[in-house]
Amino acid sequence: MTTFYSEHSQVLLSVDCIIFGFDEGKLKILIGRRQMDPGRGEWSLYGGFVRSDEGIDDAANRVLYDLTGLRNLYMRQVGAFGNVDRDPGERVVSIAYYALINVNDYDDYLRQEHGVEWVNFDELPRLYSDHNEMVLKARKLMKQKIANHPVGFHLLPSLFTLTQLQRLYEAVNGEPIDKRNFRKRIKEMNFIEKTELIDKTGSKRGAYLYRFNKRAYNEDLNFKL
Amino acid sequence: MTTFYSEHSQVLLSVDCIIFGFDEGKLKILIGRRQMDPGRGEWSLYGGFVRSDEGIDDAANRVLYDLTGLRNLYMRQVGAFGNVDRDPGERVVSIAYYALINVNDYDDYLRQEHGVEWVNFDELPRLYSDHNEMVLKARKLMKQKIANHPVGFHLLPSLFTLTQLQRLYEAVNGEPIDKRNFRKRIKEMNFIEKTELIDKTGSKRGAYLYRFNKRAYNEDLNFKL
DNA sequence: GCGGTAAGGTGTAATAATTACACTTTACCG
DNA sequence: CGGTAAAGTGTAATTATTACACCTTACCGC
Repeated sequence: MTTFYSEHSQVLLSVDCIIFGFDEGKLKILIGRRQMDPGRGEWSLYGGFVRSDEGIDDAANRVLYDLTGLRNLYMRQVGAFGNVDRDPGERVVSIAYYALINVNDYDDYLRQEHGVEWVNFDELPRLYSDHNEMVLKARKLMKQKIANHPVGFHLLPSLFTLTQLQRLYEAVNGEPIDKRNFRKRIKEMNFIEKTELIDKTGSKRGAYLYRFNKRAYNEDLNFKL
Repeated sequence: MTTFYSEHSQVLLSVDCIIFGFDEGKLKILIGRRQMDPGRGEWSLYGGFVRSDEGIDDAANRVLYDLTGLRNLYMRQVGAFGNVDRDPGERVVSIAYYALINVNDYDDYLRQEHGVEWVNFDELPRLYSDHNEMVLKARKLMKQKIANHPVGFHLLPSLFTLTQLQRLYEAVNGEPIDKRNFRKRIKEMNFIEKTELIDKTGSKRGAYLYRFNKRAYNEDLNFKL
């Protein structure tokens, strides 16, 4: 291969994943104990190095698949983190990605095998290197995205009750939402469809299950919560 | 130096800068003809390689300073671009940054020396590699930022008329704004201060010059345009 | 010196969006 | 069969946003 830029130095590139989940009314993220030196044993995001023959998004997808066994997760780039001394080992520039997953889709056995666990977002411990910084930026981007695009559904089962959806938005916004106002807004979005199915796990009475219709959304494109 | 991650491959890292300016009622960006192979002669963003002893933000600042002679420009990261084949020469991952500059602060002689020019944003030619993609993302982030934070002032002289400010927001939003409604909103932001100075270059009558008071803003933090 | 011109500057009413708020229904459980 | 806990439902008040038109000023050219 011809080398055009040979006089320039190269760096190690990694990806780190902020994986959001939602369970029992709380926003969670997936972290584990770091398995290598330096920093072995510290709380850390799950990540991996970018190979020279794969794109950075591909690397992130690979790492996510490796961890969860799931493909086509909803995933967005958070940004590149590249202070010289961010990693105590060597110069490593890391690109952070966040992903949204439905905790029920994630096999708990696989989770344990990787030694990661769901931690409440607002009880997050000190993480390795600049990972806390990544998490905060991811959270900010996610909050903004979820308010203006119908991506919160990735955090819920494909059938969900309006109360579940409301709790999700309350957790993300960090403040309570008026039930009637919330439901009024839902009613205006025809792509959030009421089914005839009823969930009985959350209440004695039972609540109608709803579903997000992507096709209908594409004809309307008008989301705001 | 101890090498912890020696089994992993390294990549070239570069930064590319989207430099926004505002002149004669139009949003502009600074581009030039690429001076090296591959792609010599194509329109391109201005960029440079990240050195192994500098952080990525430092690299962006260095490249911006090299190009403009200006320090402490307002600058934000756009994101990392890392498709395997994005650069026809070698594997290069690039981190894009956008910056806002007041075109009057940029010495035109220096500009010519670097062979770059101001091009109207909506008359942008096809650019090298994935640079158009970077520009579009930068634009989106900038538009959003400028609507919610008082950073548009970086595109204007430190003293400006309300008409200038309005034209700026019209250019960024891509649609006209009602003059009275715009001024009403300005009046509510006490950190946009009216001076006793008058600009006579834009009209016969002359218009009051205003100034952004950063200190006052920090006590109020309430911006929306 | 005076009429034309071109940008600066100003307020109010109509409409739309957002918020606040409380009671009834249902089905299970003990 | 009464208690309980979540589901479900509408209206009025407030606030935010939009639409809209005329007078002022100073220069310029005649």
